[in-house]
Amino acid sequence: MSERELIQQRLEKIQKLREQGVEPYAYQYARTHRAIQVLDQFASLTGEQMSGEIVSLAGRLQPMRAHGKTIFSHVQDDSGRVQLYFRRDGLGPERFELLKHYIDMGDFLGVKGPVFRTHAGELTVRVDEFTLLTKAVRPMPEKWHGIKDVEVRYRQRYLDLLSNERTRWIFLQRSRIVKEIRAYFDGLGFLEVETPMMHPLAGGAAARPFITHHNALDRDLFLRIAPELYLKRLLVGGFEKVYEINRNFRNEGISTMHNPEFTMLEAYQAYVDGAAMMELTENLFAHLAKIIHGSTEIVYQGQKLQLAAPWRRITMQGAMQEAVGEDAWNQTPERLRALCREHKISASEKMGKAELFDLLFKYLVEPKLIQPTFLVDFPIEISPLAKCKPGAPHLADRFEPYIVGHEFANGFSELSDPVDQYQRFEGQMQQREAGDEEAHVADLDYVRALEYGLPPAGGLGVGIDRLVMLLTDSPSIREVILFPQMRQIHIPSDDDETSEETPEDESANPV
RNA sequence: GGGUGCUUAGCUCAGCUGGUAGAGCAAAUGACUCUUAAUCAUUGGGCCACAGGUUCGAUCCCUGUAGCACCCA
Repeated sequence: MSERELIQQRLEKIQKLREQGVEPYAYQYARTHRAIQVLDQFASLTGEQMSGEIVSLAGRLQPMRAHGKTIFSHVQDDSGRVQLYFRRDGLGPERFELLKHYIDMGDFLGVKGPVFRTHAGELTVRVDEFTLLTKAVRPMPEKWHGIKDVEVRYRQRYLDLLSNERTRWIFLQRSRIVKEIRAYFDGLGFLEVETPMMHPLAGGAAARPFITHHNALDRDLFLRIAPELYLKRLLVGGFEKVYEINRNFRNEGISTMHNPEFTMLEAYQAYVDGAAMMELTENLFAHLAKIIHGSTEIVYQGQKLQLAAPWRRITMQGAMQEAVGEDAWNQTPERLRALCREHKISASEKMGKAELFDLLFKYLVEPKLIQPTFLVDFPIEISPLAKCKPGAPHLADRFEPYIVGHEFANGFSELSDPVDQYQRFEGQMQQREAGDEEAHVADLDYVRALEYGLPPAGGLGVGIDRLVMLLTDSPSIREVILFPQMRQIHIPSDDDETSEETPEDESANPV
């Protein structure tokens, strides 16, 4: 039977239900238990007992196993599922026939009855009364395999959630992780704040922004690429420990590690340096691993990882030395180009020394950083908001932890010298004019804030999506974002003007 | 941006060298009062992603388009 006919069939069921005085879209249902509460409360019930207590619960009806005058099924709510046992004798022939012919897997049902344990040992509600709460008109995904097609899983996440246990688990963990991060920072005396998502200047990171427009002000605004400059203004204002968990938007490609909007934790603390933030980072990750997995040892895509602090620290220069066996840091561009050829990395002729080093680093060092490792001592040129290392003006007092070959965070001692900051911004603007669209924008209002005095401070940014990937063993960022960005499906039609906005395929049209 | 692959029933998937399509689940009907991927019988369900081309004939071969996935930049 085609989808159209399946839907038609269920619409006819709705009509017949209404003719019998049954409203298929209820307003509420009073329940006494959630699924997990039934399973907990009656766990000690033995084979021959029937609970005296009558429970009521509600949820989506699972596939039905009918045997003549009895039917077994399960009802699923957001805590889990409980088996249901319907008997013709208990319900009466009329209700039983209604159940058999007008209720389908996927419908929302409220049920009421005592709890018992079946011969097979499963806790079960013997349904004496049931109420249709919502009739589903589209057929549910296959009961055993669920929805496998990744495209459908992302575009219609609700189907993924209702049919795949693991998906539900991932997003429960995501919620726990974010909650636990908040608790962690709150416990350290940090203040949670919210700063603008719409910026007059997109600063705080090297990335291309999304542009939007404010009609009343008649000006363009940028969706933020980082909250950094606003959070540090708050330290100027006298708050000493602040953090924000919110979305950043970067107008870049989409990959298994990148979504155009992603969730970022940023934290700033006065009177400490980058090293203190490094310790905070490793402690936070270890703590979260313990909360989610009960251990600091976790497995990601088959690799055992030990997240317990302290993590290894290595300078960029040292890491490169390890990888290529020579001090690439102090080599000429010609030598770096030769190294690229040796390792079969294609480098363009236009690349300068810094870019070549970066390229070699990306291919030879990053993939080897499996166990948690802090890379430290970054070139100052690519760190325009960081203090330099004491006594080393060409190195930033900055760190990035790498795990399984990927960057998970970024932090440094915050640059507080307004004159230095102004000059760094000027350098970035020159790069921008030279064609680097990702160079930082000069934010003179931020420099002005620094002129009033930013206390010494350490800052930290953590990509929450990647962290959730790590802790849920997910290979793609799309597995941990409820509604990841997808391309629009465009179906040409007679009226092409409106088709951009209309639902994605013929079968998605309202019935 | 480049390369490779995938797209078949509502869902999960088969489909030989080119001869107009198959299973399981879901659905309908019937049997069955402790099943749990229930079982058994019967029935219906398809623009083989889309648009062209080659061919007597295309789900299959070729070209293009779209979406998705993976790899590379």
